[in-house]
Amino acid sequence: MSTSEAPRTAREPADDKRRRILEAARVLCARDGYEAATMDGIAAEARVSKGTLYNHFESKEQLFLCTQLQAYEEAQERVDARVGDATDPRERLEGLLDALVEVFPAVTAGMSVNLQVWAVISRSAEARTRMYEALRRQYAASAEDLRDTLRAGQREGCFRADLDVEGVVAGLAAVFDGFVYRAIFDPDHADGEGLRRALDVLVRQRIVEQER
Amino acid sequence: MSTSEAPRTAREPADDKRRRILEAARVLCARDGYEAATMDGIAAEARVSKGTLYNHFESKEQLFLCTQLQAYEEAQERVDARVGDATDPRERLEGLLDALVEVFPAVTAGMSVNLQVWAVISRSAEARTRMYEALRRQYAASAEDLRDTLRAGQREGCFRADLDVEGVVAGLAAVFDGFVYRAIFDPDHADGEGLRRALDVLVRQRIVEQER
Amino acid sequence: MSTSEAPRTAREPADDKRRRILEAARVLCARDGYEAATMDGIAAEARVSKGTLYNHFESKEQLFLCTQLQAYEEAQERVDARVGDATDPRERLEGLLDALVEVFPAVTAGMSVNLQVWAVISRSAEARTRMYEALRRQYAASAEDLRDTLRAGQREGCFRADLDVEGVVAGLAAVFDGFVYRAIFDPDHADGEGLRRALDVLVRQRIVEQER
Amino acid sequence: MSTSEAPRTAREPADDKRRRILEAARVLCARDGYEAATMDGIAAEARVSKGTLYNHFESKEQLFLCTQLQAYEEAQERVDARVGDATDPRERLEGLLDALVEVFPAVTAGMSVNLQVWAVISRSAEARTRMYEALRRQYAASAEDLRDTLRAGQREGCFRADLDVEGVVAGLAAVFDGFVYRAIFDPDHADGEGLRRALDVLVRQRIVEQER
DNA sequence: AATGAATGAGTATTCATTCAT
DNA sequence: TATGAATGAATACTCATTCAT
Repeated sequence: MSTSEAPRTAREPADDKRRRILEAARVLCARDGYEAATMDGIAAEARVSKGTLYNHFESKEQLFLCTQLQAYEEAQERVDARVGDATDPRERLEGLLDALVEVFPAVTAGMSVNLQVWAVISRSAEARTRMYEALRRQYAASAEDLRDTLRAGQREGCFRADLDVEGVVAGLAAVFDGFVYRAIFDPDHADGEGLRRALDVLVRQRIVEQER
Repeated sequence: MSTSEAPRTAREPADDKRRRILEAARVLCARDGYEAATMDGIAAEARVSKGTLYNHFESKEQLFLCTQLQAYEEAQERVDARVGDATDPRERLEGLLDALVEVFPAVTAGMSVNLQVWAVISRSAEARTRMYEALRRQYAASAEDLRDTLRAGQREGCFRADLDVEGVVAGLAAVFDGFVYRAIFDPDHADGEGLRRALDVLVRQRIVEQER
Repeated sequence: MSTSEAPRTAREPADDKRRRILEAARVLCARDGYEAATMDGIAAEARVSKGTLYNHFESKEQLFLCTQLQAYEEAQERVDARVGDATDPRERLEGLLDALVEVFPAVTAGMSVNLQVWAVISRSAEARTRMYEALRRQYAASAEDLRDTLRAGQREGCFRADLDVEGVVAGLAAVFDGFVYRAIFDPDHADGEGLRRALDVLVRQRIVEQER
Repeated sequence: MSTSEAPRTAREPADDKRRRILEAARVLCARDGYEAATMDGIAAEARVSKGTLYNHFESKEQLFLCTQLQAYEEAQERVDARVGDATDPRERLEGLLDALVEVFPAVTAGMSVNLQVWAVISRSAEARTRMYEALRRQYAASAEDLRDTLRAGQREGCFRADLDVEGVVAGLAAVFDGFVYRAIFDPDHADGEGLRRALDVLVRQRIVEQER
């Protein structure tokens, strides 16, 4: 009962179990689809009992909601890590674009699960709201960063002054989303090559080309 | 494809049932989700018996596959009708872009069903191929038309000669897809306004701006 | 499709199935208890599939509610049949009392099921009401008959004039119920002997004793 | 049975827990039904851990058996206390009848739990025997007291000499049980009014009426 | 072709009980 | 003695599909 210097190694497995369960849910849903990913299967894959599944997650729906919220967080962390802390606008822009290309495969890999979960989740107003808010935060954070970078570049004179900043920001999001969408159906679009070219054409050129 | 001299006498009732079934399947899947849209419910909604359902469609999976193939066809027909037969490149380009904006709401409205069906269908190689081929045809047809129009415009001197035709074609598809994708989650993106603006910025300006 | 002189032997099995299901439910609940009487078991006992169970009854709760409503009906029919159509008050009173003694074993035999069903049913207002109404109807019908018989006997001078008719009616119901209740716990009270003696002491003597 | 010189020092907390658990079990079973009253819920309601539940009671079945045995004891204590130690037969008879009317609401209030527990318990011969013995003791004790009182009254000349003592004893038990039984289904019978009237008619009058 | 009753495999969820701490 | 996380057997109910009429 004394909580002083106990190292609490015993509590860690709980987090570990939680992680294993989320991972198992993702794996089985990606492989077999949401409905075919049974709670029995997930428990077995995560090497826990079904009771434990339900000690950690209220229901299948909640489990998969968590799966997605976590995926969003992880994607954001990966982008942040990749962009780094460059302050020069040109460098930072490059970092942002590279980061997008780099996360792209992971995003598309998780898309099948994401969409199926969305289809189920979106019947429940509360879950839909939570998932949507998480997604919106992610869009907003990236858009904010890009916007700031473009404006800084304009002030410093290294980007075109007549740049339609909002247009570029919206366009970039749309192009990224478009490639994600396409990759759902078409495995040929799942690597980042097409995305890289499109970003070059639609974003980089419009920003840097003034320097000609 | 020509619908002219088909005799259609006593067969129409059968076709009508088929149509009612497909419609019922779409409606219930959109409202309740793929799994919750039961064959019983679809039969009731279409005012046919369950036996009749299975006389027209081999299985639930096949029924929904047909649902989507038909949706693709209808979308294509709508685009074709809207573009019309203008031959002047500028006019035709305008027609193409307007058509995209115009089909957009219908496409997003059917997206929920589309994605759920895809999630189920894509486990079966044969069904996945059929669905994917239909989709690819659609992309190819539109891309072809756009490509021809742009090249014609270049030849006639009304579009910039240094236009990256392939880049524009790919970019346009990506932007359209991106808005479709975004609309899945965000009802604020479901009208065509954002799409219209993005097409203006990213496509029209780049093509016409030489005229300045 | 012609409904004219078809003997409809084919429809009868449906009613037969329903009867078999109700019977199976009663038997298994009496033997194993409400919870232990599983829908699988009931289906097997009734020699129908589980799906058929649910085609006939909405839920386990509804199935057992029907079980009880039917039991009430059958008990009433048995009493009516036993009482017959005697019009002489003394004869009719004898018939009524004999009938009670005679139904008693069947009533107590079904009591275990009855009480367990009541415990479950009574959480749902709608089901409770239906079951309660059926029960009340039964009490009311028997009480009415007894009341009429006693009053007729008074008019005809063969029963004591100072008879507390309402008191006797209420008392008889209470005594019958009391023996039913006791029999729940005590198998020694499950035959009708104790009841017969009690009715003699508490009812017959008070009515006929004037003749002394 | 004498509760006088028990030392009760440090044991009280344990007894208190036991009491809280039994109370919690009764409350939740009355509110939600036997099956819906989970051991988790009972532990929470009693503010003990689930482990503690199992330190005090072997199983859910045993816990509820104890619940009922205790309820019987309490009812008997209440009757004894109410009857008091009057020695005059008329006074004592009044006390007995009043006591029955007085315990009646408490008995009916506990009936729901009682019957559900019985339904479960009665599958196990050993538990059934213990419960049945407790019940029989209670009937026997009350019957004995009543019998003695009636006989004393006859000897002292204040009750009719031709009184069918056994008949009255059995009848009284039956009437009391009958009202308990009726109250299970019909809340209008849950107060003691009907019982009081019935006892008046069926018992008091027959005993005292000689005095006319 | 049309019907709809019958089928039974399949699944999320619950909960009494155990046991390491 | 107390705790509460872990267990897994058990069960009501669903629904795609079939087939006798």
